[in-house]
Amino acid sequence: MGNGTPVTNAIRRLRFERGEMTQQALADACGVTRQTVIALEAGRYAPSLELAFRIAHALEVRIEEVFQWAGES
Amino acid sequence: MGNGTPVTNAIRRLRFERGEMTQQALADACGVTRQTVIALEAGRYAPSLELAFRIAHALEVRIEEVFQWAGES
DNA sequence: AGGCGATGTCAAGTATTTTTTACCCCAACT
DNA sequence: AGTTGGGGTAAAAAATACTTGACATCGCCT
Repeated sequence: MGNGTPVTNAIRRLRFERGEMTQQALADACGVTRQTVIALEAGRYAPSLELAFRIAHALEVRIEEVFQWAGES
Repeated sequence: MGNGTPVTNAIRRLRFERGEMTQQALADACGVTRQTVIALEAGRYAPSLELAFRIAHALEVRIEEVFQWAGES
């Protein structure tokens, strides 16, 4: 399936682990639309670095815990 | 002073701490041009999340150690 | 003096990408 | 039946990351 980005994420899992946080709530907390969250959870693209920081902050985890990169040592 | 990104970085410092690594060497290690490294060190814009991962990997540090976000708790 | 390596600037341009806008589906209500 | 809330798709729009190339400076070496 047309997956293009080598960066995956665990947004959806963390959202639920962080107490039933809805897509809209996360979107608001990050200052983006709900569609952005949907697209990110679907892995359609990787967010900007700034948004990555905001997401990690909203989910109260480090960036590396939300986003994984296919290219570790 | 036209700084537009709220994300700063410590690429230049880490480059030297990691043993006199040149801009070109870092660029090669990350698969980008030297101009990109220059622009990043000058703080002209924030890299993509994927490039941020590659840079952190090349400098052997965590992303948060290279890039700082003006918005921590 | 001349050359080389590392750094930097400026500018234009591409082309990729992120992000938004608009519309649809389904379940659980009242 | 109608509405509210959670989730989803697909398009285009808006933003910007990245490249290319040309040129200037500084320090070091022969």
